[in-house]
Amino acid sequence: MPEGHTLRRLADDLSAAFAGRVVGVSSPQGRFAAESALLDGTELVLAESAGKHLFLDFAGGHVVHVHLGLIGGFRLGEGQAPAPVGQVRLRIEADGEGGPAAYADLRGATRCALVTPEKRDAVIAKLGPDPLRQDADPMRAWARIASSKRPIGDLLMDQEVIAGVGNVYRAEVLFRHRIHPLRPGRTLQRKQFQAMWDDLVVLMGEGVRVNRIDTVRPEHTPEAMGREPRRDDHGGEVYVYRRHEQACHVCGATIRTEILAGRNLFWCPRCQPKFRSRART
DNA sequence: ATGACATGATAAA
DNA sequence: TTATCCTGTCATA
Repeated sequence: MPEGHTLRRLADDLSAAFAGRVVGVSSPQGRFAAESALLDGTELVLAESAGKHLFLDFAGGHVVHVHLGLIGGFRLGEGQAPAPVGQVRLRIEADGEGGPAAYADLRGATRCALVTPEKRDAVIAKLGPDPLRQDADPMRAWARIASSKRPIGDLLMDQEVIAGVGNVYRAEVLFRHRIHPLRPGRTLQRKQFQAMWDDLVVLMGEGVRVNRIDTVRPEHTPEAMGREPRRDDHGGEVYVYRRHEQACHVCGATIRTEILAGRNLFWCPRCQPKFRSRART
């Protein structure tokens, strides 16, 4: 379930639960056992995120670098940790001292590794600007996009161009700005990019707040339109993501899908014309 | 029981 | 481009 907002929320929640506390660290599954033993009983200083990366800073200069990949999850629970269920790569737990008892279980991560602070900085340095960061410089992303022939739907997924955007935000932000995903980056106007960036800042910020991806404007919510709310594991209301073969909430055209760079891409052929159909008056 | 699929990324071909 | 890794869930048999 991980786009940038998930990782930021996770970092915030993990910090709230464990920062400044001595924690128990273990690897019930065993694949992070040696590293866990080294960290067990030390202080978790801070959890932070950058794009889709999560870093856990432990006292003593140890950093755990986590990337959830497509299927990973990091679940927090209150109280005493129960017997681990499934493949728990990493478990962090705090007893009732210095704060409420809590635990967190990591499963299915692509990466869970002990790294140095320098390595963490190197990972962050490779990322493009992150809409969730106050100090992000969107012009770094614009420079890449404005000079690229690659489709904007491809560029938006490139973490070196913009960090934290994934398959849902890409589809949804392009829809909201009526931009066809296959348009070459260099055909976009700077104003269009700026508007998308500003929108991502708001959308992803909202994503952190509510812990899910919601992208429909007030006039297109289920309540406003009198339709059934989306009922699936994502929960959030969206315009096009995984809505292929269904009717566009705005114009009624059939949402299309196609694979781009190995991922399912979704768009509305009428709301997102490949070329500008007519000038505004 | 088996298979397809998933908000991701990388290495190999 | 395809294969591969990580795990859980859902549909189909």
